[in-house]
Amino acid sequence: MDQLFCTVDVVLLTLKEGGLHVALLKRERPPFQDVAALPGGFIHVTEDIDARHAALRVLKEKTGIVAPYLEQLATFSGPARDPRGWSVAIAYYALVSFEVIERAAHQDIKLHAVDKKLDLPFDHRSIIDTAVARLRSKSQYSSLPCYLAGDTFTLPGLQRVYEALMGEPLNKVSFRRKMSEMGMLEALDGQYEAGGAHRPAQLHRLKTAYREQLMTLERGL
Amino acid sequence: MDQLFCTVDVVLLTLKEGGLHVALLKRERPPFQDVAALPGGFIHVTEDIDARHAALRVLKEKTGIVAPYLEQLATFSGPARDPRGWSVAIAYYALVSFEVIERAAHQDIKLHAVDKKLDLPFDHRSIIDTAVARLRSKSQYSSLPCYLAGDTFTLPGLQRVYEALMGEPLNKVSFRRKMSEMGMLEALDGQYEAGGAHRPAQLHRLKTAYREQLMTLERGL
DNA sequence: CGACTTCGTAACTTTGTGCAACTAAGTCGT
DNA sequence: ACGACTTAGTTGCACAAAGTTACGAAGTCG
Repeated sequence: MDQLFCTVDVVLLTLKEGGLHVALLKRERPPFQDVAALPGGFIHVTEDIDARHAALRVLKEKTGIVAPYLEQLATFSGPARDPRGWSVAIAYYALVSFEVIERAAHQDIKLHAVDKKLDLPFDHRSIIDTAVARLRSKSQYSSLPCYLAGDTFTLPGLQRVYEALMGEPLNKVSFRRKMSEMGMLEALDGQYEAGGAHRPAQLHRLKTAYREQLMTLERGL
Repeated sequence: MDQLFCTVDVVLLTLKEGGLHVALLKRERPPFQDVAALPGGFIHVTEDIDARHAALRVLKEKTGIVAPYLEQLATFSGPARDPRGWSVAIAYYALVSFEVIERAAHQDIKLHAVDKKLDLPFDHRSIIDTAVARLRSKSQYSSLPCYLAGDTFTLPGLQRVYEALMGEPLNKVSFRRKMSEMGMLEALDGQYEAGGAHRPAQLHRLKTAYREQLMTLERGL
């Protein structure tokens, strides 16, 4: 209608060295050419079924990654956030394990610790902060962090993922009680992760039913 | 950019006779002229600071209501949801007490029980369902329902609001423990609601600090 | 093969939730 | 006037849920 344009932006998050990182790409075109920013792009009305598909398409085109978990975050808008004019950005966030990013063909992906400050174009800093807050909040009562852990993982490893997100140590017994209560994990019988001078840990994975669907707890943690 | 337009829609919710109701307005213009639908409209780039202000403006223009609580819900998009073409609708939801709606000058507001089925234009049914799910989910661990209760209320009254949203009876003692634990209410000393042949209930209100800010509980209910 | 490390579980302690019973404070009927 | 009735608000207790401690299991390393 009026002078207004609409884009999608994707906050791709991963866990690296115990800290949350966001994937940034150098912008190929102005504005902010060659500056690191969130992967984003215009909606293609001839091609996209909806904004979600636009986000998946943009992410795949720019990083080669097909995200196992992609959720709408929020929509950011206003006359000043983009120098080109009044704009609407529908933001999504995606979670992948570090290995998925390493394997991604397009190696111009830069991982940046979300807690370190860094000047970003548009309102991307605010979008990232919103995504991180949402992830941390949902981690307290859902299986969301499993998507950061990769296909298979050990319970102690998964606990470290949760702890990294929540920013505090968790009780081992309670954590295992909760995971077992959610009933979404299955042990890979006979498969262990032998990583040191100690008893190896049982490998687990998400049951296929919960592969793309979130599990939530009534009473957090 | 491409052929695409952007609107805001508001799901205005209230509690009437113990059930959630949504405010619907007859559409003044095509498409779906004279059909009841969510209040909505285009973003005015010359006037609106962002989508949130557009939502507040639309709500005030169409209903006369200045909502005490307005939160972004989600953005709905696609080529088919609006017959005019590929569209993006940024949806918000607002909570008001029934009295606020009654007082609203524009009396062409129709309240419709959210659980009763009703054919609605566009994807408004799906937008409403999303809003109701969000409200019910947040009610389990936050002070959100207080906005449906009005300026002053009794604790038994507030409990009935929570129960209506959660769809199950709550324990009186636990409910009061939780409310007191949140510490967001203050008693109106000497003011009671005497409504029958029984002991009158103490009137309360939200402390000013929490007037526009949500309070959350660690462990739900 | 004993020392050491982390995994995994069991027994116990502490904390939180839900129920029942009680008192408080009003109205209504007789 | 006062006892019956109703809902408001509180107290104490029983049970469930979460955290703590401790210990056996299963590896590596010197």
